[in-house]
Order: sequence, then C-alpha cells, then structure tokens
Amino acid sequence: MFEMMLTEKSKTTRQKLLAVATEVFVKKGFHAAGIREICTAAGANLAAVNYHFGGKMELYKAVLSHAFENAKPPRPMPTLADDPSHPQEQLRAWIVWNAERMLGARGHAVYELIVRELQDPTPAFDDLLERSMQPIYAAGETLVAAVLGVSRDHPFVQLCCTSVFGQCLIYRYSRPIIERYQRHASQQQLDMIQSFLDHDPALISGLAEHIANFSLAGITAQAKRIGKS
Amino acid sequence: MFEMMLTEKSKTTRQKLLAVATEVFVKKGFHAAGIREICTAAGANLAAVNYHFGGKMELYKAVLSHAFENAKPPRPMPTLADDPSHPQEQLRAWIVWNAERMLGARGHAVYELIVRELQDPTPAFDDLLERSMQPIYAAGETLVAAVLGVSRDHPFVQLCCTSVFGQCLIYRYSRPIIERYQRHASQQQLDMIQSFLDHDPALISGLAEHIANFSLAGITAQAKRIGKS
DNA sequence: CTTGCTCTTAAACAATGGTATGATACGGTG
DNA sequence: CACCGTATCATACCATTGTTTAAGAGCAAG
Repeated sequence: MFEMMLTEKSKTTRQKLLAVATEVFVKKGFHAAGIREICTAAGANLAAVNYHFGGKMELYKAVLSHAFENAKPPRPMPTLADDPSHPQEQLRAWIVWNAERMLGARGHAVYELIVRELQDPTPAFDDLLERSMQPIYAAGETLVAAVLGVSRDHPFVQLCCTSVFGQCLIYRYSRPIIERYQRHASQQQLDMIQSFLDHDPALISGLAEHIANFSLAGITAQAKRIGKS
Repeated sequence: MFEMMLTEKSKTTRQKLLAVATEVFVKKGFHAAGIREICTAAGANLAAVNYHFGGKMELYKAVLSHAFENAKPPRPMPTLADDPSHPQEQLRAWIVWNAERMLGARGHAVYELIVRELQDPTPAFDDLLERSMQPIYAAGETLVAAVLGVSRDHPFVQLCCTSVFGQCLIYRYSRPIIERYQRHASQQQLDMIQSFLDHDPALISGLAEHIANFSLAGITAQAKRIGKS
C-alpha cells in the first residue's frame, strides 16, 4: 500500500518524462533536445532527469529501450522457414510485414530514432541496430537469396535488400520534403499526405503493397538476369 | 597587381575556410559543427568566419551554394522531350543519370547536406531543395507518368518516383550502417564497401545500373497492373 | 513529535559555442 | 613619412546547456 503510493507517484513523473522525452528526441534528435525543454514540457523540475535516470544519455537509452519494446508488431515476422517451398510468397509477406513495421504508428518512434542515429551515432547505436534491425535484415537476405537462387553473400542479394529498405526508409526521413510538397500538391495528394502524417493504417498497408509489388518485380527481373548469364 | 595581391591573400583564407567548412558541415551537420573547429583546421583565426562571411549561417549558405555549383554533372539530364517516342529508354537514362549524380563524388557534398537538412531543416533548406531537387524530380515524374500511361498527378507516379529516390538516397544515408556491416562481411563485400566509400566510378555506375533495372521492372509491373484494372 | 525515506525545488557551477571588439601588422598611395 | 583600407589576432562577452548541490516538502513508521 504505502510502497504503492510512493512508486506510483514517482512513476508518474518518470513515465511522463519518458513519454515527453521520446517526443522531443524524435522531433529534434539527441543533441538538439534539451533537458530543460523536456522537463518543463513534462511539468517536472530541471533536476528530475538526473534524479530519475542519472543523466541525459541514460534517459535517452531508456527512451530507446521503451520505444523498441513498443515497436513489436502484432503478427510474427514471416521467414523462409515458414514455407520453404514458396519463397516468392514468403518474400512478399516479409516485405509487407517489414514495410508496415517501419511505416506504421507502432514503429514510428524507433525508426525515427534509428534514422537520427544514422547521421549522428551515439554510443547507443550499435546495440539498437543489433537488436531492432539485424534479425529482420538477415531474414530478408535469406528470402531474397532463395528467390534469386543464389547464396546469401551474392552481391545481388545485398543490392536488392538495400533497394527494399531504401523504399521504406525514405518515408521515415523525407517528412520535411513531403510537408513542403503540400504547396504544389493536388487535393488528392493532400489527403494522402495527411493520412501519412496521421499514420492511417489503410494508407500504410497501401504503401506496403506498392513496395512489395514494385520490389518483387524488380527482384524477379534480377533473377532472370542471373539465369541468363 | 596591388589589388591582386590583396584579394589573392584574402581569397586563400576565404577559400580554405570554405573548403574546410564543407567537410565539417558534411561530417557533423550544421549545429554540431563548430566555428572554432573549422577555423583551427583552416589555419585561420577564430574571428575569420565573422570577418569573411558575417556569421556561421552565412558561411553555411556559402558552402551550400559552392557545393551546389560543383554538383553539376558532366552530361545534361535526359528528359522526355529528348525522345518522346521512347519513354522507357528515356526513363532508364534518367534513372541512371540521377543515381550517378546522387551517388557520385561530385554530388557528395550537396546530397550529404540535403540529407542533413531533411532532419534538421535550416532556413536555407527551401532554397536548396528548390534549386537542386525540384527540376530533377519534375522530369522524373513526367517520365514515369509517360511510361505508366497516366497523368502526372496519378498516385502511382509519386509512389514510383519515391521508390526510385529511396533506393538512391539510402546509399547517401546509411553510411554508418554500411561501415558497421564491415564486421560480418565477406572479403567480396569488403571490397565493395571500400569502393563505395572511395566513390569508385565503376561501382557507382554499377549501382546506378542496378537501381535502373530494379526500378524499370517495378514500374512496368505497375503499368501492367494499371492496364488490367 | 521525531526519524527516515523518497521526491521535488531553486540556485549555482563549469563548459561550450557564436559573436563582438580593439589592437596590430601589412602594403600601396599621396 | 604619414595615411588608409584590408586582414589577422588575442581576448572578452553573453547566452545556452548538462550537471551538481543543498535545502525542503510530503508521508509512513516508531
């Protein structure tokens, strides 16, 4: 009871701090984010971050972990092992799953933070990458290799995987461009932009479908190219 | 003569400042780059930036303009108007041209800076985007629309163009990832990574070819999809 | 009421970074 | 030589930022 009350109270500030910090770190990056800004936005004292987390970097790591936990998608990742006799279908399922994870609301914070880390890596980068990207990338490589009919370290495998990830990532990091294009955009495009900014699930799965169609065509074309030579 | 000497001397520091600043801004971004760091690396006094440019932001804008001028590619951009009867071939030529521009050594500084602006826009962003990206993007849209057989504001046009740019930009973007993948990379991949970091023209045009093949297959697949419905 | 614990608060500290200033050196002009 | 505009230099100024510290508020236990 008594303990409940105490930890309850401390949790509210701690959690509020964590939530606000996530927003601010996503919006401005690690360096540009200020703990004064975070604390005032959370209705907490300036020293709260140091008290509850021990410092800015510790707060940041806590934000990363928290965001990573929240990014877990509802369904499990499709892999080649799920149905080894139909690699094409499995690859398509993986692309859709991956795109929805990267573009959806759940993954918003993590991937936004990853994209920031790509430009200004902090000491937390390696761990984050290892945990949140490596397993997915490995599964994708295996599937692409199976469809191409080559081993995983064939150059085409990496090229195709990069093409897939590139199509997803650009939506995460070209937000300023997208917003700026609103000026010379048609009404139809304006609606799309708004849906995107609101993480509209229908639009997200539409984007995922497009990326899957586009990429599967590209990959099978490369497969034929390999077959010919 | 006399004037020559004076402006000559001033130019050496000015130019050295510009060159060093370009490097530093590319490597660390606008905010993280420090005047002191730039000046000492250029062998100039701390006050040199303020004297020659008027401030950090002015220096940055000068760097952007300078980098933009240097990014001009050797051959002109292919457009639909060059050969309206063969849109597929023209689109392929445009993709290759664009990819080589974005990935090659000439465009290195500009696109690295653009990518930084994407995350932390400075007041110089709009102008930079308008001058260096808008014309190219418009030409690409026109070509994709022609191949798809639809008008330029059809949703598929934007989707396909984004897929093309995404595949290019990710190479500009994920340098930290690429470098980190060196650890579990084969010798073959290590050579590729090194070639990429060195702006090896052969590798660049190889990447451009891949992106063109991949994307053209994706776009024609979407064209068939439109035709069916 | 006092003790002990957690949490909050305000103020201060040290470091950093961009900018402004005044002095000085140099080279060509009258 | 005196004069003047340009360029460089050392230094100081001021705002900002992460961190620390010491005092105090709230609450349960003895």
